[in-house]
Amino acid sequence: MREALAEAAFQLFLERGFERTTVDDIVARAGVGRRSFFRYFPSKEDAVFPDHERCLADMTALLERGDDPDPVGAVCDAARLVMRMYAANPEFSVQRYGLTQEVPGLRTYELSVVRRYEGTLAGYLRRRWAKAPDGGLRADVVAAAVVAAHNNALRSWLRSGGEGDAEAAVDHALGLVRGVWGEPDGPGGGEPAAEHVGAAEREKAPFTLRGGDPDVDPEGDVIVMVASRKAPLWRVVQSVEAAMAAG
Amino acid sequence: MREALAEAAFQLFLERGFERTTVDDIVARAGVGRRSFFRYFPSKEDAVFPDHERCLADMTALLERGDDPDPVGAVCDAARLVMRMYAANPEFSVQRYGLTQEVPGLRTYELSVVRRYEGTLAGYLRRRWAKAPDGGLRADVVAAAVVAAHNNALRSWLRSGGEGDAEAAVDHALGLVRGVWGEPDGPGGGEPAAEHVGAAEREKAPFTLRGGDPDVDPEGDVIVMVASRKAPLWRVVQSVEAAMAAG
DNA sequence: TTGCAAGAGGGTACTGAGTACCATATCGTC
DNA sequence: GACGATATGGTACTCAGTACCCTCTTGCAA
Repeated sequence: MREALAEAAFQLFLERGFERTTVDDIVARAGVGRRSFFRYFPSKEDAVFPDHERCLADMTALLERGDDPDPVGAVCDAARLVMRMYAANPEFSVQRYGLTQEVPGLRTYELSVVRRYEGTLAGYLRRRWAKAPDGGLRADVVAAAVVAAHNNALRSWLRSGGEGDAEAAVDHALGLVRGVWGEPDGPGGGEPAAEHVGAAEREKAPFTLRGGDPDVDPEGDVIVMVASRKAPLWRVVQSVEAAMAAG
Repeated sequence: MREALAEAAFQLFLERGFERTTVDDIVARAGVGRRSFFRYFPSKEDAVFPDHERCLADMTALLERGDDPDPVGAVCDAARLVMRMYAANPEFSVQRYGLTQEVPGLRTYELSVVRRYEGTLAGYLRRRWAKAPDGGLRADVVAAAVVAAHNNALRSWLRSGGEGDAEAAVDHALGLVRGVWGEPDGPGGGEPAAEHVGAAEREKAPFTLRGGDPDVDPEGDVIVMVASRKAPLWRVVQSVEAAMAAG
């Protein structure tokens, strides 16, 4: 019955538009009483996004498992969950996207949904980074960045009419965030680096590469970066990634 | 008159709560006709945020000037504008924060306002990075990160009851974003770095520090970083900043 | 079988936000 | 004083959302 209502509502929204469709129209087409509509959907807007509650629960469950050593990676995986929900029904998702673009009320509603996802991700990160300095701040920033990257890829996929590989687009977008904020996988990667880092511009002399502490760096996986101070950090990151992929 | 309406509305919201206050109550206290309320505020929620339209216009104007060589810096300055608006009336801002925390409708409304700020910042960045690879994606991500950092600092300031230096808190929060995504100030900092970067873990031998191209690096300001591959990037950034501040 | 408790659906009436339309000042200008 | 423009008040309407009560079925117990 919930499904019948959602379908009747969506059809009418596509035919006459969201605002020109009253709840009475919907229940008339679905052949049920007006009261029943509000039993299944708290508001008219909810009928447009019938599957987000479930997806949000899935996301929470995924993060509850908490078996990912890298919190940023876990959060990216959680974001992929949302994309898969959209990709499961490309046609419906694209049509709905058109609706939300036209109707301000739906945009606001979708915004509040997105914010619940973001809040879930931020809450998870805040727990994982409870002891880190600026943990709460970083949690908020990373959650926002992940959501923004996800939505950027999702929107361009939706604008393309649902063509192409949505998953790959999201992976690429999340890669940008992950490259900057994520920790490379494997445990024990949380502590070091501070002692290995220094500004050498005052020495102006040849310098020897330290091998790294075996406790910390058993494989000798040390990265040496030489960068201009004027270079933007994100570009350094891209270059490092490229160098690692090529080597 | 607009001010009188906003004040009457806010008083009533504090006394009886937002939902228990009707528009008729507001216009009765303000001594004007009901019709006039909707002339000045499109919705009841707008009366709670009477100054955001103006702030949004200020932000747009600030970004239009476009005299900042670093786009991320410009966007951070724009975000500071919002904080200053809140800090201009600490008591009002704190009381309003209490209201928005209690009333779901106000939270979603505030969300839509925040999104307009974010959209303004993202639009600016998108124009600045129109030619860069993944410019649109990065614009969205950085705008979201800046807004999240700003809001994190703003919220903790509001929760503290408006005590302490709000500006400093926002500066610190934005510093985190700026350190990761921003370009160091001064022109000419956009191009290099790619050629200076390499992964040296396979050489396992002493290596000499290149002085850097004078065109690009006239002062010899070269930073050499040696980091474990397992170290999270943000921590490297913090260390670099610390090293530069100390040196 | 009857009695009954519970839950799903339906119907009616109400509140209140927001809109449309029209009436009425008030003010400056010719 | 006539007149157009702008600001305000008033009335009536639509429609989302809620409160309350009714009906019907289902299932269980005496």
